Amino acid sequence: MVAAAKAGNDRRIASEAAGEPGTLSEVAYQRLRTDIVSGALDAGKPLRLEALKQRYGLSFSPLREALMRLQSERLVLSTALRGFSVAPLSREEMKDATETRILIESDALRRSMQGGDDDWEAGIVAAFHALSLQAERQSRLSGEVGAVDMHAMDERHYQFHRALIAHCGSPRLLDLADQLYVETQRYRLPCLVGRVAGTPARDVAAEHQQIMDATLRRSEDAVGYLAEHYRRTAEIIEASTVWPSPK
Amino acid sequence: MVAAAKAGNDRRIASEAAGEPGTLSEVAYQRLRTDIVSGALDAGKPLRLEALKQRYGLSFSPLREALMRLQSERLVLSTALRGFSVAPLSREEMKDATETRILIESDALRRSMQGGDDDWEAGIVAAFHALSLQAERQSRLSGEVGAVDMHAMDERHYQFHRALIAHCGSPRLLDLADQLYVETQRYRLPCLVGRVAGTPARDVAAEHQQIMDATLRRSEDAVGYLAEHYRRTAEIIEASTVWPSPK
DNA sequence: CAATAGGAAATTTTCGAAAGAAATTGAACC
DNA sequence: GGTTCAATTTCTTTCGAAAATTTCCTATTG
Repeated sequence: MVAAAKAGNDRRIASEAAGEPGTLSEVAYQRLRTDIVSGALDAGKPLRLEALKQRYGLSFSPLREALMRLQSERLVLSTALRGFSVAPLSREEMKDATETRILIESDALRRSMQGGDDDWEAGIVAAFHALSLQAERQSRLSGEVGAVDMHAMDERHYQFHRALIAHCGSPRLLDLADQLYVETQRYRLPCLVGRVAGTPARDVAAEHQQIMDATLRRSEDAVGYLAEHYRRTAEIIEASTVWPSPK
Repeated sequence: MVAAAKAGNDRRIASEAAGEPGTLSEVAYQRLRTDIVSGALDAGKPLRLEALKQRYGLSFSPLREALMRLQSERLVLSTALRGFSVAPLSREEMKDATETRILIESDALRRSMQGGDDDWEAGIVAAFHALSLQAERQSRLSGEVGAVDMHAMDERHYQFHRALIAHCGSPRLLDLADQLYVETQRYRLPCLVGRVAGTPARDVAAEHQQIMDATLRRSEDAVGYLAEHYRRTAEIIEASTVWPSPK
């Protein structure tokens, strides 16, 4: 409905201005991913090429390439000759994503703790601090709910959890963790927005602290705390989400 | 060099003849994947669009879509405006793939053993039997080395390992296992071809038997045997492969 | 001789239109 | 009333050419 087409022909800039994009295919990928994760594109709904073309001011090729990639990442579904659709949300998928994430990150955390050096530790402490500052600022301004703050908060949260496993030494594990982070974000974000009011007393900061402390002292407990942390989040989401009908 | 272009315009069949393809993008994906895994396309080498167009008789769009997908699966690399290349092979990547595979499949196997029903068990026994028959046939005809036999063997092998984890209940875990299977196949295949002569006495059949037995009696040992099985393969590959120079 | 600018060639990327399938509509028929 | 079939419409998929960018080569300069 709110199709804010950006006219079409502003493509020759891209090159050196921004830090990265480089290619329209990449732009399409980023924007689609953002819109799917944020819920701007409704889960389950078909993605009509013509509509996307309007919405993003791009043509078929880059859009299709982006969709193909998103399909590999489980954010988009596609059927042979009847196009793409936003991957639906469901309890089962969320649980699967959560448990898989725990599997991956537990191993990555263990490995990080084994070989972790000073820089790794410093990275964790720094990320934790940044997260704390943001959380504090957040709670101070809890009156006005800005999507901007939400995004900043989530970014710090991501950075903290990534710092924990950063030293695992496996590119694959890190990639998988990233992917699962994005997938689960689809479930987290809408929930966070709605829960500003009826917060069921959870001290997330304390949980982070606990994970960090155990990690720094190289205790296997860290893995357990991390898993708990994710499972708790999953439970809250499951409870406070209005799930689509059983189908 | 050996570019066997299939002329160009035979696209209207696809529809109902074969069991699946449906779309040229899918065809491109399948063929490219096969050629990368089999080594028909050399690791590390750039993939020139024009050349691929010739080779497969397809045009840019489906090829690029396929490459995008293969990039997500770590079989292809791509840089902003300078195209694609076959992902290189290296000891580190192989080890990472192997260990990640062990992590994923260990968990999947545990879960399968927990909930596994009769059909699951039957599937394992059946796959094992089929694998044994093929292996026997293989060893009988060990004089003539046919790529066809190789492929059949690998297929049965895949089916057996998949049967073990089939009941894990996690679509994600199964997908990841499939992906890692393909990735590691890049390292296995060339090695298998070359090793027909100097076989260092390894009873793979016995290893499979051991894994299956432990699995059916729901013993945690199964997980250990499976990991050993993969690690042993990795070691043999590491030893008998001529690795690309350190760069 | 090294370094650099300029320009030609090669290559990737994007577009818009054409071709191909599926969904939809509606009319004719049981 | 409900079904089937064909025409129409909608949508996806593919192509080939145009645009943008990198790479390679060469001549010029310090």
